[in-house]
Amino acid sequence: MSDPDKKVNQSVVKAFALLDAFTNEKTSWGVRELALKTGYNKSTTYRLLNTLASLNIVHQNSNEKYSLGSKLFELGNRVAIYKAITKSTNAPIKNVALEIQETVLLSILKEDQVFHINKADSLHGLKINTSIGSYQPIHATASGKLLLAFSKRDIQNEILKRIQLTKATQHTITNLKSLKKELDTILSQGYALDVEEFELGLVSIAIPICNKSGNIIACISASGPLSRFRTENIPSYINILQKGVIIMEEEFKDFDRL
Amino acid sequence: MSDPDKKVNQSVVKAFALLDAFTNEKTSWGVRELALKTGYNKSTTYRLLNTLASLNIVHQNSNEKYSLGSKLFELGNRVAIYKAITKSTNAPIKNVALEIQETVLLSILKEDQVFHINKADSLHGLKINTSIGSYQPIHATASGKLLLAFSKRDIQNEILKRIQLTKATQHTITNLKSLKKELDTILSQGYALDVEEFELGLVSIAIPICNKSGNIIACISASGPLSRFRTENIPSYINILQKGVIIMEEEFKDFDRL
DNA sequence: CCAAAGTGTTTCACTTTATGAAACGGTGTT
DNA sequence: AACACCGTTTCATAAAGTGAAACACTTTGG
Repeated sequence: MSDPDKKVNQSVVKAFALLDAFTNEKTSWGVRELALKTGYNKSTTYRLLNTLASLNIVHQNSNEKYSLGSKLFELGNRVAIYKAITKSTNAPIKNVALEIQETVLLSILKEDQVFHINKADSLHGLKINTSIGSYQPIHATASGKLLLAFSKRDIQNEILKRIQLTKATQHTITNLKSLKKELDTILSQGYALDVEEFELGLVSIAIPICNKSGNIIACISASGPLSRFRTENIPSYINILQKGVIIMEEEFKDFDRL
Repeated sequence: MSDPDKKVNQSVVKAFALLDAFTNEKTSWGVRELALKTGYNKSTTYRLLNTLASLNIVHQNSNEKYSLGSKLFELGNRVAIYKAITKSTNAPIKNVALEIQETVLLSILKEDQVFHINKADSLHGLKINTSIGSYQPIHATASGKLLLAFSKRDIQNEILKRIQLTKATQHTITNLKSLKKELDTILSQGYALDVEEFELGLVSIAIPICNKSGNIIACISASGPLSRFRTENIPSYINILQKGVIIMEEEFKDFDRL
């Protein structure tokens, strides 16, 4: 996918590495701490932040710390494909979230990971904090396993060759044979379940979204605490998710992939 | 605000100038045409795009053209302040849009312009295409005039000194004295109207969103074609907008500015 | 009250890095 | 077969970024 031999502009790489340090957990950085974090020289970090600030990509707060700026928000909102998806899925996933009373995510397969495109929060105080635009491992999530299970066989095998089955909890599938068996189960039952495979106490259930050719192009999942989860409610969860899927499949019928 | 003397990293500036060429009107570019557009050398453009592609900031489509990529979407979704606003206003502005049956925008004053933070589309086929993250002139929009009218007097005067009253249509206010009079009218009547001042055939109405101290921090507006607009419906429009404002003012009561 | 330790910022000799004209290897068109 | 277009690569040249150290300032603590 990426050719490491190709010459890339180091300054640009550094600039984006700086931006990548601004996460949901840490939204503002000082020059020195950011230099320490990224390993760049203090001067370099300062000048890059200064450049980014002049472009409104970052913003220097009154306390001298830097945060991400409005221009980045603007550019993010221009990413055509995701913008279209966000717009057309806001309503259906919101309705699903209201009915199912758990956090609902719309996700796709991207670079051997699960990529979350849109989200509707649960109204409960206790909810997962996965965010839009973030990635999660394929093998340890309901969405990931489902997307992989429903992928074409050759793509599935390619991905299975590349990914590492890293252990996230004691319930994570770390064995290739077990994972393949799980994928078969998911394909036959039509939904995927993740019971504490990625995070202890967290349960997810996912079902596919297909285009008019019947190929999977995305999935929708509901995630919540184990304490609220009841096995006997699975058909009901699927039923609610399915109502959202029907609407979204109409929107996505002509897509080959998202 | 920005110091032109300060040394900035040219490569980074160029990289973002390239990204800025990707608009809602033109979402994909080839190397040569983008080089032509930005004035950069073909090689430079190519290498920068290559760098950005390796970071997933842009994505090279199968037809060899480049589009904005998922990483930019991800970064855009990390801009903390706007993310929080987007989240808490999605529902109220959506409800307003449904009831008022026109496109609804949530906007703030930023860098002497109107900055649109969130949007709910009208269900009508005919609707404005202003997008989230975009800017519009203060003096030629309902939102802009309203935000300025309700601003503190010293801030208002500062802005009035700096902005150009550029003519957008034959109805645009291009005279400072007329604009000041209009601001007074808006302040006393509590809402702002824009009838074809920015674009022919386009009408907007805006009302303020204030914090608990009573200071304006944002505004909400409805925009639609002149053909659907009736003067006698203004009280009804305001009434619907007001219902959304009440909910949002609860969310924003502790903000000093957005 | 002054010293120490923190911050963001500026400087300047050094050298790494980006630059751009031209050539390259494709593909599609006339 | 000649042309025109595309993205890509090359390589000598020149410009640009680099980083240690100094600077100016604020906050902290004995």
